[in-house]
Amino acid sequence: MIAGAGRSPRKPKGQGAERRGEILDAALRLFAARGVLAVSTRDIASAVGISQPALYAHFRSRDEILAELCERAFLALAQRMEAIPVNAVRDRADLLAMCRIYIDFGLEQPDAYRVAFMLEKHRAGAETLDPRILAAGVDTFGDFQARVAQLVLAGLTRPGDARLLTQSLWAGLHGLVSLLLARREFPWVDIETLITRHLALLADGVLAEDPLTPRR
Amino acid sequence: MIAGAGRSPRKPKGQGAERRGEILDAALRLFAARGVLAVSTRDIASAVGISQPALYAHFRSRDEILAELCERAFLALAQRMEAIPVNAVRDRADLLAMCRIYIDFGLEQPDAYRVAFMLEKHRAGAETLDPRILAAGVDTFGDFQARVAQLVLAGLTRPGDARLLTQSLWAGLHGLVSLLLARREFPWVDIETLITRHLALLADGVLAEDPLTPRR
DNA sequence: ACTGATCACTTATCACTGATAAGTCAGCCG
DNA sequence: CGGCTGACTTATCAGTGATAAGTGATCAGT
Repeated sequence: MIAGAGRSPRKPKGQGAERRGEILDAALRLFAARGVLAVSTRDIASAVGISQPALYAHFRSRDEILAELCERAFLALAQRMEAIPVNAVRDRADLLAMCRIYIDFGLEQPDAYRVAFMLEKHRAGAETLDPRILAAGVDTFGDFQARVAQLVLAGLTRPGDARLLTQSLWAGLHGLVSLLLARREFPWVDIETLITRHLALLADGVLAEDPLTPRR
Repeated sequence: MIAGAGRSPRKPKGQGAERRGEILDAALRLFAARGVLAVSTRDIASAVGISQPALYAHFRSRDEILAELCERAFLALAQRMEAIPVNAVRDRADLLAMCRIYIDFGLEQPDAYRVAFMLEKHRAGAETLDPRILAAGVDTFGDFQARVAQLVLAGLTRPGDARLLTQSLWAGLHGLVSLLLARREFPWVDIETLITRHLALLADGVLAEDPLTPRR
């Protein structure tokens, strides 16, 4: 669909790897602009300025490009999460801030979010998810869990270990983000209100009633 | 991919519409068996015993078949929900039962759930969701909301209208179901425990603290 | 029983997809 | 000057959703 720039000059002998980066950048740009499903390998190649089969020198399949972008997406989310250092997590406000970061990431970078969390086996073949995607996801989930664990250690949570609480919380967050992305036309209430109240609901669910952390 | 039965005899003059049903049945069966993405129009046609272009006498596109199945899926969910009649919704147990029905539906009929809630614009073209899917979804959501409204009327909920509460609750449920379906390989805690605790979390979030409905 | 229209289909084909095979040609090393 | 390696190309594959045009059984009307 529609071409990109003209041909890109051939890379010098040792610099083929630098194409890899160019391909990933172009793919990310196209996915963000037109959606993951609407971008073909020919679109990507054209945007980079090379022939379509040249992609396969760097990636074994289209899905491998997606997997690489997925890793990047998880990394980006993890970096945003760094704004709340693990050992700085102390109270309800920190929990809410973490959750807010997650939601904002999903809404601001919908295609990265989709690639990371919503895509299933991308093509007919693969029965299982790319293990690299899974590993990257588990890592990022671990970052999240480490923060929740701080609240557990501080005795602020309801009974339940950090892993269980985090998975439940994650599900609650993901549900809102993914529905907002996948069903944009749905007659939602005011989205900012929905987010705020949903986060309050989840935080209440995670945290014990504790006079030290008043609920509202 | 792999053929189905042989040719099906031509339908008598007025009975062409009955093929429509056969096509939908075959498509649902194939989607459930091999996944939505792995089934082509040729697979469906072959399973029915007709040629691939014959499908287009009944549906304008592959997506229209999906849309029809989507309506069926919403109907099936709505029917399950009837197990808890609207005017019988009275307390926390009823709320939990409703939520449990939703979760079980998603886990037991993953492909119906995927078609109804997780698929985005199915092919490159369509910019917006099929309006029929949206309408069917809004209807089923309405059924859910009507039940939550009973709890609001009974004064059992936290402040917030039924629509907001239902959307938040729905997001919470959908998050768990969709993550369990899309990331089956993730190192989840015990799933039954996760479901139970997640539902408790959501119910706590929806319901006010009220001695008449003890929390656990 | 014949005619003609209609309807349920067929075959052939299109543009497009992801992927592979095989060839081309620049640039560096000897 | 070879000649090898590596970055690419063109040609082509099987499979996809979709369309055009043709085929022939069946029914209504006479």
